Amino acid sequence: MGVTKTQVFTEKQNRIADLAKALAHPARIAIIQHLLKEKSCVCGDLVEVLPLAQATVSQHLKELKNIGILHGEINPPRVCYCINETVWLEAKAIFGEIFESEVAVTCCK
Amino acid sequence: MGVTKTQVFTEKQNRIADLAKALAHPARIAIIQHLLKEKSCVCGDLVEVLPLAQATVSQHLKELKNIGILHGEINPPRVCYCINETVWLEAKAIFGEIFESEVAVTCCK
DNA sequence: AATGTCTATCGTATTATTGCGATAATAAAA
DNA sequence: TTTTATTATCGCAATAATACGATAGACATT
Repeated sequence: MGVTKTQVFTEKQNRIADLAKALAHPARIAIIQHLLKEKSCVCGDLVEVLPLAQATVSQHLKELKNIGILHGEINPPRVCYCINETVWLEAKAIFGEIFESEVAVTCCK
Repeated sequence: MGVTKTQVFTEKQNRIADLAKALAHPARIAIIQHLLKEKSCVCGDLVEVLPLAQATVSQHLKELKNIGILHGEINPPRVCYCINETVWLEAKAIFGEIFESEVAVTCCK
């Protein structure tokens, strides 16, 4: 095994998990925080900010791009990465929906 | 390698990533959704709801317990799992903080 | 004490993730 | 055309995560 049984869960449950997985690494959190705060979104700037090798940063960017949170714009010889507002708002809504639930106080009593 | 370089990131970035990792599996999303919705929080009930083996469910519960999102209460011969409101509110605040940021529209322009 | 019920843990197989050096690819500039 | 600058991809090694059968542990009931 070692493979998630995605087919037995709902599409939404899988989507939430996939979005969470994209956030499940401190480097990707740092990337997102940087893109939210700074205008600069060139790959090379991120490589300087992050204490990781260029290949590793590029890989994290690819993952964020795959899930849709980022999109890259080629601006030779650079590539500018930006947050995709559509997916960002989707994630905001999805996590907002989960966390707006009240925790049942009657549980285990 | 294969090991995350946690020491080069901030404590908060690592905490966000760890909380996200706890949500990064559809089974754990399903567990949380069930505990938010139903009063029943006995392990055995979760095993029935989830199309996974008992050992696998127990493992997912352990991960959620380790991060602090859940706590288990022994109620022999059962174990009742509940959402830990403190950590739940921490997660809500942390994700809320990230998503309240406006996406810069001037990026890549 | 023996049994039954429920949950945790162990062991194992498989796949995924992380990290990085080396190299390829792209496109402007010299 | 050659060089330079920037980013993506490949290949590898090591660790992490997923899943589950088997088994152990905890505890009430008989």
